[in-house]
Amino acid sequence: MKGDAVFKRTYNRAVAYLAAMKPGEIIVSENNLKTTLDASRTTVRKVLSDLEGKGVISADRANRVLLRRPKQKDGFPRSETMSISAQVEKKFMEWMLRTDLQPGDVINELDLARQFGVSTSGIREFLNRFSRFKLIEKRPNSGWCFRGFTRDFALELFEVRELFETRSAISFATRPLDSEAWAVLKEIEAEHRRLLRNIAKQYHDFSDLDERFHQLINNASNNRFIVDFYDLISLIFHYHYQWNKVDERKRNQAAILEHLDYIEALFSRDPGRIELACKSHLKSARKTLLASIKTPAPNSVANIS
Amino acid sequence: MKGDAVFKRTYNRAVAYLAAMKPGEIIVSENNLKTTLDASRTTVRKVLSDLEGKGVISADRANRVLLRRPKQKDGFPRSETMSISAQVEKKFMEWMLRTDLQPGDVINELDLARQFGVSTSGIREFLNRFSRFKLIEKRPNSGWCFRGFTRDFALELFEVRELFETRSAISFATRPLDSEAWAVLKEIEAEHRRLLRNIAKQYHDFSDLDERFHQLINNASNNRFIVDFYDLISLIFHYHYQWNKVDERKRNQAAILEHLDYIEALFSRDPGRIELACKSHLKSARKTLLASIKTPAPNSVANIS
DNA sequence: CCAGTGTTTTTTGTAGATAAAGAACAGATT
DNA sequence: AATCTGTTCTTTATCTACAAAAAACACTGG
Repeated sequence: MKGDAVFKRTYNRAVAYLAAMKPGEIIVSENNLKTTLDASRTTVRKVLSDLEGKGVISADRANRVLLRRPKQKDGFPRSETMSISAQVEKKFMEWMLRTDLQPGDVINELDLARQFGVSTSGIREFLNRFSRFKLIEKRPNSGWCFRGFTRDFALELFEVRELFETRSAISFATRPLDSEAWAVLKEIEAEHRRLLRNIAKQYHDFSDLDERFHQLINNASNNRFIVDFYDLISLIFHYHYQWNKVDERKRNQAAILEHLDYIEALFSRDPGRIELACKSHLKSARKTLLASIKTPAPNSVANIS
Repeated sequence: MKGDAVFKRTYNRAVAYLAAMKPGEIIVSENNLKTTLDASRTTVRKVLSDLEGKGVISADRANRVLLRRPKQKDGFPRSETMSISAQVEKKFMEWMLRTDLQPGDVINELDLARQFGVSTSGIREFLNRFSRFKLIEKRPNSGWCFRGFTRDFALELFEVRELFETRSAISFATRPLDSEAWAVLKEIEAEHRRLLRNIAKQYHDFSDLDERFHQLINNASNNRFIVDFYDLISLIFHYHYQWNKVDERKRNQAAILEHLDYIEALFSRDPGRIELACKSHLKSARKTLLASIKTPAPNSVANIS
């Protein structure tokens, strides 16, 4: 009744770990494996005894030896290594994009539980966590209400984003020159330039780079609330990139150029310049996002049935 | 298995409602009561049939009549009208203040469930919701970790608070002169003056006024994230006022004067002046809060047992 | 057809159970 | 003493059950 995703994940890690060893080699202690496989010893032991049963490792527990390299197919499929709550999250986001949910629509726990094949508690817990993004709202003793990914939502999101990121960017620049962050920024800059050269083929890779760049800056704030807020931005962009493919290459190319400007400003360490570059980039990012939001039908057709 | 807090709450409301009527008067329809008592018709009916059983109202359902005024004692005690989740919230906050929880301490669901006399699901759901305040953090498959009400926490809190409130205050001033908010502000100003005159006796009332004042300003942002963040501030101050009574009167008096300054700045509608007054007030609020935080022992004593 | 009440169906809030994962304890080997 | 495996005890993640509350449906009299 608890799902064994942890076991399966650990098992896969163990398989990958053993595949890199030669048959006959001695396997490190359980306590050691615990750290490499990142699980409790209880789980490690279960994995080991499983592999022992399959004849991958020797039965002499005091001195375990690799008998044969585990095969790839010995691993569990990716989907089974996800905890129920992770699955619900994924399924919910997909469901939200698929069904064309309108602001004000009601979300039904029981219904989702049935659709996703999980218990209502799973859904409940997810919705509770998800509500921090302010896209849904609870009505006590009744269900959840979808507030909608509306124009207002995007505007409010960007208002805070701008406040936070300008502050973070300026604080980024005050870091000592030998701080590791500058090296990371340098590398990110190089990635931007590489991507720009191969923009025709690789423009899809931008979304990932974009996230890492902005996250680097926001982390400089050293403020848990600011860092946390970027989770929401990430989420929105992750799905935004999935649902709006129009002009993607052109948009990404423009964004790369803005980022390069922004990065240059950061290296200049001039607060005024940084603020300008940051705001100008965020302004165009907002424009892009707003453009992708369907404006609601101005008047729903009168129902004369 | 669900608790009947809604029923009891509704029952109490019904009692209060009927107590204001004269015996013999006719009672409005169920649908009508539904809105006045703010519950579903199902619950209203249950309440009515209960009152009918007690001889408070007539049995002729098509035309209900008040037979006798319900007595006060017919109501349920306040504690029973709280949903389990509300109870957990209250108990948890009290528990956190009582047990001197240290940063890094682990919070155990099962343990709390036993202490509070509720099921683990209740605790779990609460902790999940509470985690949005960043005072606790989940370790998957292990418990929750208390991050601590530390100096850093307070500093990060105030960094965001200042960003948000300056923005909100300036936006407050751009409201049209006939907006209702100005009237509310006027009234709040008057309350400040009244409180100042009776400061010796009434200084305890400041905390409530303080919350209403800042909430008014933050609501002006019309930004759900900014408004939502004020929940956290409220929570912190609510408990801060409970745990730090030192110099309360003096602190509150000083804060009132700052508020009056701040309010005057708002009425001037001069952005520069508003920003100054806002920042200066928040700065001293931060100072007060920081002063109340116990600095952790610089070095825990080496354990030579 | 509307504004009631009566009845049935659906959904939520909370408790409780249980397998999986983690943590602690205990003996063995070097 | 330190580090290992074996064992037991505790705690979490998840499902299921069920009363309370809400919502939907059905009937009735004007």
